[in-house]
Amino acid sequence: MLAVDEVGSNRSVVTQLRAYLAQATLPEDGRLPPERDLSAALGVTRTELRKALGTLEAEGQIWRHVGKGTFMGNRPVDTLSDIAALSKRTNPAELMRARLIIEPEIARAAALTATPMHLAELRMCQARTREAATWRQYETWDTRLHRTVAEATQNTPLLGLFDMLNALRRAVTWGRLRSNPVKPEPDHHSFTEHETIITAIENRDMNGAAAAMRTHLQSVERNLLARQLSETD
Amino acid sequence: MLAVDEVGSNRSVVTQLRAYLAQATLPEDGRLPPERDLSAALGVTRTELRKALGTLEAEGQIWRHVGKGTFMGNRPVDTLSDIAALSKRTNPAELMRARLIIEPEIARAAALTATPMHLAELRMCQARTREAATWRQYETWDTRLHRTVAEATQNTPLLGLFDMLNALRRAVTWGRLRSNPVKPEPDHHSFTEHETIITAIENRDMNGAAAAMRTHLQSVERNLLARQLSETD
DNA sequence: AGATCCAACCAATTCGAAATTGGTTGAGAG
DNA sequence: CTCTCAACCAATTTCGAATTGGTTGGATCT
Repeated sequence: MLAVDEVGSNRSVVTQLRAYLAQATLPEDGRLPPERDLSAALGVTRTELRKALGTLEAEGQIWRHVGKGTFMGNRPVDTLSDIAALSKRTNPAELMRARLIIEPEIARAAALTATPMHLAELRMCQARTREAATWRQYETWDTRLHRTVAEATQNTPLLGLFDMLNALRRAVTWGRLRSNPVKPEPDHHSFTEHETIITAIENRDMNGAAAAMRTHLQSVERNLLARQLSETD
Repeated sequence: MLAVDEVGSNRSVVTQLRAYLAQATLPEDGRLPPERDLSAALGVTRTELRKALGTLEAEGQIWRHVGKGTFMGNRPVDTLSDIAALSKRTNPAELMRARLIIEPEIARAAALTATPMHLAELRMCQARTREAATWRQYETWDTRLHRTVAEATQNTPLLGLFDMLNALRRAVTWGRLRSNPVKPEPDHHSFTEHETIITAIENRDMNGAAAAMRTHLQSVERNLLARQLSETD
């Protein structure tokens, strides 16, 4: 093999690879064939191919991962959207701040898009929370009420965000069990607050819905703080 | 078989089951033994056991799922927080609506909590987008700029939500990534819009930051609609 | 010597057949 | 008519084998 060929071969394989990538029909996820197959297809050694792939990876044209394969485009960001990992890095106070920022806006959107079906379900959830015989039942219907608000936005990504917040809430407050065996009292603050939220949504009052949700979450937050303080008994 | 025994046996199995649940040491996830084992252990028919389990399920004491098993406690909500599943149920328009609802609020929060370090990084990202030689480079720094805004909230759950939206955006717009060879023009709308956002955050102008972010996303949306090829901001 | 190739190996990941599990049906016994 | 039992169904999990990018050490060729 001549020296000219050797020196040129490096560049040549990269060029050959670029040509292949420009021409090839890749699957939806941008994955390209395994190194072993690709090296055979291009008629080059795997070592040579890997050198070329290394060049393209350094340029950011492709990214690779053991066991997964080689892909075109930017390496996907190390997403922080993993509930388990996320719950270890945060705390209830921070989570409540996030809820105070997000959920009022969800309520605002819901006021614009809620259908009669959603309104009926909201009313039903509210009735069920009032009839609840135990705190467990109350929480079940309270959770469903809040989720119905999110569903009423008729926006799938928004509903996904809400679910993520909810999952986080469960994970973060995991150790805490409601030790109170009695049922919610009839004058529990949430009843009138839920009423205000639902009424605002019914009236298509976007600002009112957002404000009511904010008020509600703030009083929930106060309650949590109070309960934590009284946990000494 | 006497009628008294029939009626009584139903209740008796439920009672027996309650006793078992109260006494048994369940694994961490609250899963109880398979019906086939449990029916043998309690010395009752699977049909009988299933009737009793049905009662407890109706009461909300347990929940069941084919292939998974039977578990104590409330049925976990069908969390929609899985990127892959979510991206199949939504579309770019819906996603943009969600971004228009969420990201301005993130910018608003960032205006309150951003540190000098965050401001410096915002400025650096902005400079890099202006210097970008290719759309790919521009996109890299644009993405980092927006993420820095989210980091500036200093709120982990909020950052997680932002990452989830971002991951969704990649998944949804995957099919139509175009390799536009030219670089962003110097008068690209995003440059001045980014400037407005950063300035508002520097000035602790919460309403201004939210409004600027909303304006920015709206013009990105217009751009997307106009040319339906580039997913860049 | 000094690259380069090659085969084997490694660890992360994916794939797939088989086992497990709650849900359902139909024949037969009481 | 009701209950039991066995078989079957479909959703899910499990676990070993195959796949894949990354690495190493000896063989091969200038």
